[in-house]
Amino acid sequence: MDDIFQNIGNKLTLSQRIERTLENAIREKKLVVGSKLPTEREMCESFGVSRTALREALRRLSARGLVTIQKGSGMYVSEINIEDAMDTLNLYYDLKFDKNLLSQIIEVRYIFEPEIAKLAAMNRTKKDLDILSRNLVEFEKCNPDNTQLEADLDNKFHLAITKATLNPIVQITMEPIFLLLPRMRNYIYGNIEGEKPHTIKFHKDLLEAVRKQDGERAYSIMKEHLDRTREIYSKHMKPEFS
Amino acid sequence: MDDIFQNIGNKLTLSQRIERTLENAIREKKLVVGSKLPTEREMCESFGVSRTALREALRRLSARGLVTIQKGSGMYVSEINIEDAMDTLNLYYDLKFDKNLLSQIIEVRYIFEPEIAKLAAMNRTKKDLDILSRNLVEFEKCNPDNTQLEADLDNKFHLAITKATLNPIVQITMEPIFLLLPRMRNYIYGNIEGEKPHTIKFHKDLLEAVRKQDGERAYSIMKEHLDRTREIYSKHMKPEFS
DNA sequence: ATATGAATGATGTATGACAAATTACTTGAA
DNA sequence: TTCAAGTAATTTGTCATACATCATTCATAT
Repeated sequence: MDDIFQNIGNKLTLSQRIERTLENAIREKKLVVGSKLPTEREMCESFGVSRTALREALRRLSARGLVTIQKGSGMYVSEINIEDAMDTLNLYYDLKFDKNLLSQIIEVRYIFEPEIAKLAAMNRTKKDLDILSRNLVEFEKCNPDNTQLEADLDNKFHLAITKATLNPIVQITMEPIFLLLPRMRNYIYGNIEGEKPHTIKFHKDLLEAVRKQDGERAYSIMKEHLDRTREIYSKHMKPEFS
Repeated sequence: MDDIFQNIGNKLTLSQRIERTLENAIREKKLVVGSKLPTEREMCESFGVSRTALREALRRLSARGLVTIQKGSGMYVSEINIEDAMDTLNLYYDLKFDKNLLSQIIEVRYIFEPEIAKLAAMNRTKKDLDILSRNLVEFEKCNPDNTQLEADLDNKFHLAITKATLNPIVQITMEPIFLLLPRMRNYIYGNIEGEKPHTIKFHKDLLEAVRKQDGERAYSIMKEHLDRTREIYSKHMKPEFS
């Protein structure tokens, strides 16, 4: 060990120490979700710190979704929800978006989504079938010139399949990716002709397999579809991104 | 739309508006990553706000990983990294941990990890092979009584496979899950006897398939292994969690 | 030329005051 | 008594000022 002179300068600020203390209390369930925190003044006194330091700690905690602050009312320990978790991923992917991430997304979809379709077929509820059916109807009657809406409905179909797995981890993984798909379309040349009939057929077949809870069939349909999608992307990618 | 009377009370505080303004500037690359922000005094003046409001906005941004603040030096636009993205997921899973999440984790591993093994076999570098080999050696010579270390090495093997895909999305998805595996072991009765030889054989076979870049074989080996894992969990789960 | 230390400028914390929103209470009328 | 409107008290949001603490810059002495 010749790093005797290290580890000096990394001392936390006061507000960061307060943040950690409160975070640990929440993690250890000493502070119950939904419960009201003491008022600022009370916490200042018990921690022995100024309002400034305490408030800055609580601002950070609220930014991370651990506490909710209501002006005039008080501060509450909040249930960190799935949206908070996905928000961070959205931000990350948003800032990281480039041709690498693009190909990584295509790759991930290709290896995950068939399995997801299979799982969705097994776990889906009646409500999921309704959502998928309605989406299909809308897609069929949607004006072919409205490529924006068409793409949006396509994405929502895949999102609905993901949700039909009833597994939130799957949802957290895929939803931020589907959010990027509209942006990905800007990276391919113009419009792909003759795709709509194929997409409709694919959606119909997949929905049928999901309805019948035929996991294997849902798997192979999705795999085939993504194979095609992957080819389209590699063929139509703009030069500066290929 | 019969939610006419909503959306009234959600007026943002001043510091939240400042936060959004800066966040958008970063998202739109108007503020370049790595660049130094103006000083507090300067920003207060240009925004026309007090130091308090500005600082609380920046505390939130730093909590989310968008800016880094260095006392005495200044504030910088920071590259949001993969650790930031995973931190939030870790927090989410940590707080959500219960028997539902537990079965969801098992499910996700079962459907994702075989595909991950296949992808890893195709994309792995020499460095990945080194890491996996070293892990295997350590695992073999590790004292069987040290179940803690044994479990840790097992997890690290799976983590290394995940990283060998060279796909950060895969890593973001799986790493927070592997972090929970030690905790999951507390939910099964005592120790599972006779598992180590099986695990060693599995790791050896998988490494061999990855080395030969035999994706299909890696897939089936992993699938088989997780099938076994899944059975063990369902058999040995403590009553209060079954 | 190098190293020490002072000066400067940046963020961190403390304090006091007031604004704005919510909650609790009081009071008055039916 | 009951209910409602208005008022008071409580709580968070913002501002202003002062000083502490850390980092950088610059001058100076060796």
